Amino acid sequence: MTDTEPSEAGVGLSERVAEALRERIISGRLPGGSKLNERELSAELDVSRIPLREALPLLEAEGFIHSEARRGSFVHTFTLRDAVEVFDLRLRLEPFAAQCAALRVAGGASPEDLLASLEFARTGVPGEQASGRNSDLHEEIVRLADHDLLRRLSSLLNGRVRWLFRLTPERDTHGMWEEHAELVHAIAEGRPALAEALAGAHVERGRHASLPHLSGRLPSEPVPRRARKTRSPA
Amino acid sequence: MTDTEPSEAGVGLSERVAEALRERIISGRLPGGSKLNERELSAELDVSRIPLREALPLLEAEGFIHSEARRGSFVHTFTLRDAVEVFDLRLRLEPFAAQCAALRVAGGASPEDLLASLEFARTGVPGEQASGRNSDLHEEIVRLADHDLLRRLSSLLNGRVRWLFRLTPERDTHGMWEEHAELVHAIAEGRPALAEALAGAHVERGRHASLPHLSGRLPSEPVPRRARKTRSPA
DNA sequence: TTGCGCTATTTGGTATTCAAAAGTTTCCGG
DNA sequence: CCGGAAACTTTTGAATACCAAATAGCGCAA
Repeated sequence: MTDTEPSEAGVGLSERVAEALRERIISGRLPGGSKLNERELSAELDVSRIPLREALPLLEAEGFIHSEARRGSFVHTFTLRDAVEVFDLRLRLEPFAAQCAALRVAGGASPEDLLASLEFARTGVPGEQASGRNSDLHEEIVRLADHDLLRRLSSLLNGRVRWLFRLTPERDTHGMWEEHAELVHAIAEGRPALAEALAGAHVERGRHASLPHLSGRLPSEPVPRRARKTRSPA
Repeated sequence: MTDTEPSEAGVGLSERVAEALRERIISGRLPGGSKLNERELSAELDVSRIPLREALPLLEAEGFIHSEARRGSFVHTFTLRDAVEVFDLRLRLEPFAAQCAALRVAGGASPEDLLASLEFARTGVPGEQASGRNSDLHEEIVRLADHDLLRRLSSLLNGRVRWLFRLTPERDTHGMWEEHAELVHAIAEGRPALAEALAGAHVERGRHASLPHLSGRLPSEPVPRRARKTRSPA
């Protein structure tokens, strides 16, 4: 691959291809509606069509692309409705994750990784986006919940959550950290009901804070026809 | 493929391969711990390795198999804990689906497909398993909810739900139909709060009714080592 | 201008091949 | 006789080449 760090080794090539495409879509380098030409893309990523074709079904399951038989794959055009749907499901899953995590702590599990993640979210690497640390914290809660099926569903949501966070970088970082701290402490003290309620409140606050920003930036409807080519030359 | 109906056309080959493997795993023809030899399997399903390798990541996302780099893919050994996890997440998703569906009906959507599905679940094709009609009904609710992200998460759960239903075929069919009828009518009358509550009660009743049966039939722990070969000859 | 048919590209899929890593067997030394 | 190292074998991960079918774009004619 031309532009990914050589450090990421060990995992399958198709997963790295999927991640590279995910990044291109989230960052907007592959705009909604783009056609993903297999040969073109595999040449650009410097892999054969095999790992590419293994990556596409993964991205389709996550809803980043949709494939039509014999016609190819197209980048999903994210709309305001997609954003609402992300909040809808976070509202159902994150309280459950918080509840599980708190129960695990009450049962003897150590919340030290979670507390470390919270501390890291506060101090943070200066240059780093707040959005990344944000998702990391939620992933840490899911990890602590130790619930395999929840982990799978969350990882399906994760890409979309990253997409949403990147669209709203100006959200009050300090207030956000305080919300997180409250939630993390409820978990670390092993209080499942409180953790569940705080997680729900956290999601709903995020929805309320984000949607006004988003409604101006997102198309309300995907462009009906005429898919744009992948590369518009410099 | 040797043993699938030729009727299923149009959809990609890899999805048919995934479905064939799913069936083999759910039915127990591929027992937990089996190693999935790519060459062997692709020969048996009469496809090349490409569609097979496109299907494996899908099955892995659903948790039917797990793959270790350079070591291959192995069938997941389902445990009681897996069953509990399915109920945990149905409890979070199905009430939301019911709520959405009822809201859609209240907003003008027609519940006729859902009502037809309920009627079909009652009359049913005699030979057919109740489990299939059961999942169909839940899928119909999700369809009516018209929520893309929910649909994706539900389809990830669906395979496991089918697995669970097939393990508990003796559950009271009539009482189950009455529960379904109550839920469907709440949705059809556009009453989201009632539908949500009924869906939650339905899941919890199912959990209470199923777990005693399951605890005797499922291994509490996966077999640690020594994976059995795929085919034990007749 | 509009409808029709032809070409050309692209996808879906197969077969074959190769390198590297894991697992297995063999063989030698203590 | 047992343990460990070396050689061998199997299998995955990935690339390359190739083909058939379907779509899409294009030109042409009425």
